[in-house]
Amino acid sequence: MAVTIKDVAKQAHTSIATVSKVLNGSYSISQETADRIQKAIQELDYRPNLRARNFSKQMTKTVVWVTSLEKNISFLNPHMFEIMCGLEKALFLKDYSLIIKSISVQDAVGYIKEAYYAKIADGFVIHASVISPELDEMIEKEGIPHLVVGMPDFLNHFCWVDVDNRFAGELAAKFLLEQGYQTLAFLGGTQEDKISMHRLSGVMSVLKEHDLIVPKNHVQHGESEYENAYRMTEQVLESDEKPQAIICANNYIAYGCISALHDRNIEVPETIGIVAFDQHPFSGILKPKLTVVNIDVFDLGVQAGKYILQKIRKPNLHIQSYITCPEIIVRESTK
Amino acid sequence: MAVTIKDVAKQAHTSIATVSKVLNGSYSISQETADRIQKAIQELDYRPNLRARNFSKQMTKTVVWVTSLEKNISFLNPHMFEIMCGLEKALFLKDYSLIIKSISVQDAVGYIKEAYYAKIADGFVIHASVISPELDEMIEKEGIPHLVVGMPDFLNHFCWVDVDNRFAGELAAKFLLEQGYQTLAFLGGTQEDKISMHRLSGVMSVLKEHDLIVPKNHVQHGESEYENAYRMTEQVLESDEKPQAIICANNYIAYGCISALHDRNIEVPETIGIVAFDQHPFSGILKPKLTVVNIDVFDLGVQAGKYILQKIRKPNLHIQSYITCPEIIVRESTK
DNA sequence: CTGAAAGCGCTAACAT
DNA sequence: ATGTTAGCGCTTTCAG
Repeated sequence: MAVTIKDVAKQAHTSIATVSKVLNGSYSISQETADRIQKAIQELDYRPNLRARNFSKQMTKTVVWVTSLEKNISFLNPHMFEIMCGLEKALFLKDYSLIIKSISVQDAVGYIKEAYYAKIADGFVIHASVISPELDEMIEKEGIPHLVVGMPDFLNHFCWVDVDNRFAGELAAKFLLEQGYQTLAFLGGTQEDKISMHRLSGVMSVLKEHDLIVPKNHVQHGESEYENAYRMTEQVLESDEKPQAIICANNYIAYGCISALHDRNIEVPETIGIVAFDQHPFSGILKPKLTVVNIDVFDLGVQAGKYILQKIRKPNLHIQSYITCPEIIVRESTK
Repeated sequence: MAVTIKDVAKQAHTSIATVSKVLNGSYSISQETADRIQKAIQELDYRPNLRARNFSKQMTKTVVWVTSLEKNISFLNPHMFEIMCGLEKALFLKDYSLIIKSISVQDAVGYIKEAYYAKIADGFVIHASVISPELDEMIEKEGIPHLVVGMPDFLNHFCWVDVDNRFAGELAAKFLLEQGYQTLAFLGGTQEDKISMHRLSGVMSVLKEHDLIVPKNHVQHGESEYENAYRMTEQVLESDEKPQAIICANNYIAYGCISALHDRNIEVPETIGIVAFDQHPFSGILKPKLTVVNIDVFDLGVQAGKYILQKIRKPNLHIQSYITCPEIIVRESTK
């Protein structure tokens, strides 16, 4: 049996209440008894049972990260884990634990309600991939402390945070113009790919500001994989006015793009500059190493952690915001 | 205030003990009262407080995944998260929660001891990146239920599981020979890279079995990045007897390798076949898509989960084993 | 300044 | 078959 507060009290010839008080710092205890108790704690190598403490205090000091973790997700979506790492860090600083829970969209509603009432956690940070109108309704109705990471794409009452991809697009365009690249092209994902579309809208707003006109085929959309990106690049190169720089909506597209340029002996960054997004493993490994607009998703997680703790403290707080700290990481694909 | 077992008892005109009994299925309860209690549970929408239950039962029903999660780790080591996902899955099946905890090697000893005595968890799954002889000693002394994922590289008492990289190497070599590739080359990481060295030893053992002699410069070692891999490939191609297939110790090396072959117009897989390891995001995206020996790290996590639960049940169980389910994923880089 | 005692929500031994 | 009661380890009110 582990040593408990009782043992300490006995050893220090005092009561458990007093021990509890010195443990929690507050209240007025004479220096003498405090010392005696500290000594006993030392001698017995006593550590308070946190579960018991939390139980007594009617709190769990844990939050759960609710998301969908199918096989290979770590490879497909490393960003999600980066967010999680940031979350863990922020929570740990406040002595909260992070439980991770994989669940499907369908089961999320039931799980969260269940977990909340079973007092598994004080709050929930939910990845946008598992939200639904039903979840929104349930959470609203039950008043469950939560925070969604990722902007919901339907009308909702959620508290959420997300990256401002539009802003990231602006950053990419501004940077290229500053570097002297005058005509820009954009290779995006499909038109359903919201991240890509937001990035594009940021790019376009900057070009508009500078009164730069974009030839029609300088903006392409399609699947984010090698062959298609290769093809999109060819399309762009066929235009009368060749672009001086290409913005690729993600690293997969960038790979096909640089490959197409390489095969045509077009020099990067001398003839054409390339900017992509994200510190994806790709970006730093591709030849040439890509200049990217990096979005600090770890920090997004940290912010999410701070927010959920606020929500737990003040449940009626409402947050809907973008969090951005995008920055350009200049590598080899731009001047 | 949430509804508790007391409320249910009152509503059903019975005692909390009886309610507890129907909740836990056991004991003999008359159908009649059982029904009455179930009805009350329904009406009140009662859910047992799991924290209270676990506290009462003197167990936590949670295990913690102890590892080091610095920024960008998700990009640098997605495998770790894949293991974690498998772990979560296995634990969830047995109604255990998974807490994740990021810690440095130095702090791991203190943290785990602390967390164990603070009853934060029943057991610990520890990533090999945070183990140390000190941790080994502490865990051995305190008898803490644990499982290390990754083979320790020092003498130890840990229970651990790992992937059998040697076996994976054998698989790669066997596969290539079967496909008719006769002479093989191996591009490895540095000689300190144990994973690479284990894979190499597997390859060599198969070649030996087949009485195949390997020219000296058909085995290369170096940093796992583009330029070096490109150079290593050149080295191999300079040999008198050009290899018919190249085994790359990882995907980064494979990238430099295929690039060097591409630049020399050497056709893959016709002239030279390539096999790499891991379902890394790279492997399926590179052109050509790589044939790889895949190691199911998700499953490694699942196994780890099963083991730690066993350890929690029977603490004196000792496990030191390889777990392997490597398989060839044939894509475009081999015949 | 200190300690007795109630309670957090549930389980489980022990009576009845 | 059901209820009483004593915990689980700690916090916190309330007397003293």
